[in-house]
Amino acid sequence: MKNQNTKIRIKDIATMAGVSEGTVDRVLHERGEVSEKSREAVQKVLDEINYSPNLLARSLASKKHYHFACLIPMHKVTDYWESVEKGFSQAAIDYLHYNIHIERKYFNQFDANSFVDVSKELVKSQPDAVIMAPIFRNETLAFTKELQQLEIPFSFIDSMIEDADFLTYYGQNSFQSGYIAAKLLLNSLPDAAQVLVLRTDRKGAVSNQTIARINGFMSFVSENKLSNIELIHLEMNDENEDANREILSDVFSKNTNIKAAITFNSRVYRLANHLEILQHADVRLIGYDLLQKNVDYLKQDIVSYLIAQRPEKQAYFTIRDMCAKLIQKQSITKINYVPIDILIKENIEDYMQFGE
Amino acid sequence: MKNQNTKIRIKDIATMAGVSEGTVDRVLHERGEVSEKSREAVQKVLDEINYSPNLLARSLASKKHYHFACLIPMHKVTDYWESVEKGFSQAAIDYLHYNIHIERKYFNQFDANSFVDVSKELVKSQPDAVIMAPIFRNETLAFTKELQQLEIPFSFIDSMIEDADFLTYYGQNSFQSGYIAAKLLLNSLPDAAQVLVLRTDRKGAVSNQTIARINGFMSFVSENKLSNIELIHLEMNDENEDANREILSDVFSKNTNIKAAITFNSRVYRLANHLEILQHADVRLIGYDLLQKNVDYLKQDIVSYLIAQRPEKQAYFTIRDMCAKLIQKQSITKINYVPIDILIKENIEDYMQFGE
DNA sequence: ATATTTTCTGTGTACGCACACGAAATTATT
DNA sequence: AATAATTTCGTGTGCGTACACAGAAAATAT
Repeated sequence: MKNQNTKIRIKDIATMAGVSEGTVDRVLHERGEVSEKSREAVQKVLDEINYSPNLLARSLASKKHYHFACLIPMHKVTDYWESVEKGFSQAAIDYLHYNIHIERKYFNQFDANSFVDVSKELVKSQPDAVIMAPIFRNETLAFTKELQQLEIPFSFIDSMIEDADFLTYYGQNSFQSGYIAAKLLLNSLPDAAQVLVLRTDRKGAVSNQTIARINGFMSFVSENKLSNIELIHLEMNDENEDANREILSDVFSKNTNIKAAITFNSRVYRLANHLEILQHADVRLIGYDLLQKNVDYLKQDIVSYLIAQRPEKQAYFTIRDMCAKLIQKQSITKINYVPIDILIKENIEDYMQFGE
Repeated sequence: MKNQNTKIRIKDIATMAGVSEGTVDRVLHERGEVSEKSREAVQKVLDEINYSPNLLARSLASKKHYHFACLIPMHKVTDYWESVEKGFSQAAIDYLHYNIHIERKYFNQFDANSFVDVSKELVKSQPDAVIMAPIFRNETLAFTKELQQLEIPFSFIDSMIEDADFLTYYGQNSFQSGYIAAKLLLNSLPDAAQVLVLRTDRKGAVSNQTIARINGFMSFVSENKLSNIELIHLEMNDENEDANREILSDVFSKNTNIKAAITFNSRVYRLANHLEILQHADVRLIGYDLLQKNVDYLKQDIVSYLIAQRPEKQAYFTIRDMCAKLIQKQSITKINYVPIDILIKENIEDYMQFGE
């Protein structure tokens, strides 16, 4: 019941405080050049009434331009990161008249040097704020340190490095999502069932997120003392699909009781495809993220569950919060875990439709 | 790549079309008083460039006030409808400077006459648009007919009457949510398990939504030929809790293999409470909506699943779309099914936190 | 006491649009 | 042809705020 905005304008405040509109403006924006006497008079009125500025008028009148730079992995249009980009685009549209400009920069997520190079370029364009996916821990820390010296605020998306002094983080609680994946996947499996646990080799680059997800997964397993099932860990190759199929074929010939499988990234569609070809389509599958191919397999009942994390929202809200913080000086929440959405064949349709 | 708004103003359009700004305004708002010649000239420019008005400036300059009336069931603050109200409130804040005013009216959801009375009152205040929960089919149809004669647009929330010419509907696909509930509840139950299916007596008032949910539920049962389980249908009383406990106690004494139970409304916390008292807390429970009590039981692992439907969003988007349609003359989607969110102990926290 | 600097303050213009009012152009009437 | 009625059109003002600039007041120096 507090937000009772009775439409008080700057003009009114000026009258009440017995000063000019310009003075009120100076107090509001802490521009200085105000005598202590009139500052107090204005502040008093400001505290009494519950002034909330007309944001429409404010951004209409404001001449300031804001330049946000986004630093995310380069990707194909079918990839997870494309959803993130959609969020940026939507924010760019919605906040168009706030005079914001969103610049995108891409790095190779399998090459830390690429991140370093692109981040250096990025600084040159002197952005007002930076949004990045902190895939490489050390390189990110070096970069954020530089940003801090330049007094450029930054936010993390998708994953987070706690040591850095970021503005916001939007992303999933990865540990928890691995835990949930385990619960869904291992729930009431027959005795002595075998479960494939797949990782993807990334040329030595370690993804924080994947590790956290696996930890969550294993945590569920040990907490529930699932001694009746057998986990089979496999390493997939990110490029050589024939080799992958070979590996899988091999595993299935040696193990006849495989009932379930999980990938900790968005590549479950590949697994589904292999199993389809190898005629093991009845294995319970679970994976992450709503790539079109994943969704297709979910609808065909070949994938049983997908876990989603609202990537568009992550991107959109990150921009929104930057506007709130930088332009409107509002306070924002630092760490924002997005919901861990459980998608099955039956609820995927409405979920996708509803979009944002 | 189309929304490349290059910031073209009315002034520019006027210059391009060789007319005055006033004329452009008249064409844009179809105010008439424009010669066919200049109308065409302006329209041509409008089609060529991709003019998108500055909504900030538009609503800043607009003197119009909009009055939206909401007609929903009266309720306690712990109820489902409170979430809907939150959505209205949030919209009221966000769209404050669009000069909208949201009026709330409440009817007794167990008394159709109350709906009629309140709706009559509502019309007197001459709202620009109406948002309602169409609990009573016939009475709603009579009301919407009247609104249509008065040329007052209206939207449905929570459930929908297809025959009426509504602006939007936000709500769940109830059938589908019942189907999902069945899938979650009946998944790998032991042989010969008994399942309680609860309805609440509403003094003869039939809720569309509950019926659709039950249909969805039963549809899953018959599709999957679950002959190994036994459904036990029970009628609960909405007021007499002692009687309910009696009934449940009775059922459990006569049936020793009850493994699961479902309520098709938000009252699963009552069921959980009864079962706790009756020492049957190990029954798998499922219910709807995130009342605090339901959430508490979910976190305690007494309720296994909750199905949610984003009530705040339903309300918020309904208002948003009304603004889009009435104030900004944009086109909107008529039927909007909200996602059927599956909540378990492990993902409820982030879901609640994320809020909107 | 006056000149000079510094600190402070009031006013005017712009943002992009809506809308009112009066003027101009067109058409109808005498 | 002259005037009245009607249709069309152009301009000016305001929405609530930001910000620049000139000018007043106060403080300091001469």
